[in-house]
Amino acid sequence: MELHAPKGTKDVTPKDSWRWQYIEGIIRDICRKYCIYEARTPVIEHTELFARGVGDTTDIVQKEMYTFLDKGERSVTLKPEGTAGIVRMFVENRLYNEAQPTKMYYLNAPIFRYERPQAGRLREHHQFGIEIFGAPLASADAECISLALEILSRLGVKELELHINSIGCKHCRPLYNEKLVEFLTQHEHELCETCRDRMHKNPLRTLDCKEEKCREICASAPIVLESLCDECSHHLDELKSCLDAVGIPYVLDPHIVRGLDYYTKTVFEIISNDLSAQNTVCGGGRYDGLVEQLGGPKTPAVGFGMGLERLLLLLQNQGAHMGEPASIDIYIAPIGDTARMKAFELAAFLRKQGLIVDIDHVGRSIKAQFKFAGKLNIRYVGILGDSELEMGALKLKNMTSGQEEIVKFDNLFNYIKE
RNA sequence: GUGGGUAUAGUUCAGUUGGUUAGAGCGCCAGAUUGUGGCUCUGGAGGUCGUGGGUUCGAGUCCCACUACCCACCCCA
Repeated sequence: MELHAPKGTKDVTPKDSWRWQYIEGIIRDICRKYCIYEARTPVIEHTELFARGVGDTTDIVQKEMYTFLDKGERSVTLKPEGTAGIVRMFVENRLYNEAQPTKMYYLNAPIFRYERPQAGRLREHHQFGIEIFGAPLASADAECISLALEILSRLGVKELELHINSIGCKHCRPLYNEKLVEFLTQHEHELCETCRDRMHKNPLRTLDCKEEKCREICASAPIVLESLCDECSHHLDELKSCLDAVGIPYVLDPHIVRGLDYYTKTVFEIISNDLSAQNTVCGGGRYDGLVEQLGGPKTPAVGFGMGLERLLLLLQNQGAHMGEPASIDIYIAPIGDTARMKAFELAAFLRKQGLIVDIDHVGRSIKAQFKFAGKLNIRYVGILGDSELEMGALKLKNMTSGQEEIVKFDNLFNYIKE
């Protein structure tokens, strides 16, 4: 029987992991500059957290979660998004009692959603994301956006579009919803089936519909921006000023809405045309009500999630150069059994000194060893045969220049490191 | 959950109206060079043709079912 990874999951083989490490390194580096520190939360959470946090009318909660009973009959769920778990951690550890704001990021968090896989969409994917708690000002929103764009630009991603919108707060959104439902009701017979359904459950979502007919209708729908209360509209103005101040271009897009219920005020997406149908690399926004809703004190918050597989796909599609796999300082190639044992000992000696060392474990001919070494990113091959054994030295070959030199065992480190 | 496409060597793919022993490029292993990689040449290993059934004298090729993968809807990162 042939085994393969479950549908919608992907292996990272040792040949490819350096690409991940490359982007992880840049992300960590930039987060450090923004004074954002890493947090880690469990892959599983109580199902209730997502039902209450993400919203039980959302598609994610209704049909996409990996939920099961553990042996103690508790309903647990594999994280379908990153924010709820972080908020739970913030509340549970009473981080709100520390000096605010609290800024944190998560990296490589596995995210599970039961969906049909396609280009840029998996059942298990990994996210980088940041969350800032206790910062009510729009500059915090702008900092999130600016950090995301800085990472993408450092990675060499080109031609991105930032879309921003405001979907109001608990005061002005209900009023807007009313207006919207009223409008949609007038056009109910023209809307697609799903929109007719969701206009009652979650009317904002109809604005996001891809059906041409629905888009036409929604083009003349009342706009959220016009219904914002003074506070929300001021917040949006401040955000725009911050973005302008640092020269970040954006599109004000009243149709971005997001599929999670907790958002308030700012929502944003960073999209690329170099991805297929799934073109959002990064999405997020403000969620001023969530901490309180999950049992903490009233705390404003803002954050985003970035899909790492999608990011990797984008880098590949744009042909961005991502550095190279790490090089190997020296490959020791012994000839004969006596030399083989000495080579093993020598490898341990050189590693202790700090070199990156590989060695033959197959018993290949010297020629085959060179051929093998030629495929790796190796700086020196050190031949160890009878004459070298006698001299207590290696014949070192520089794999780039092809030059050879005899180097005593004790001098290898200095020779290679210089 | 809905729709479309694909399935032949490790991989990318050829395979004629159904006809003998299923091929190629790349990769892998070895030799040419018995202590030297990349370039070149030569050879070798590697296939239940996704699985099961059917039609036929004969199926990789035609039909049916199943499975897997890909793409799109939906949803989102």
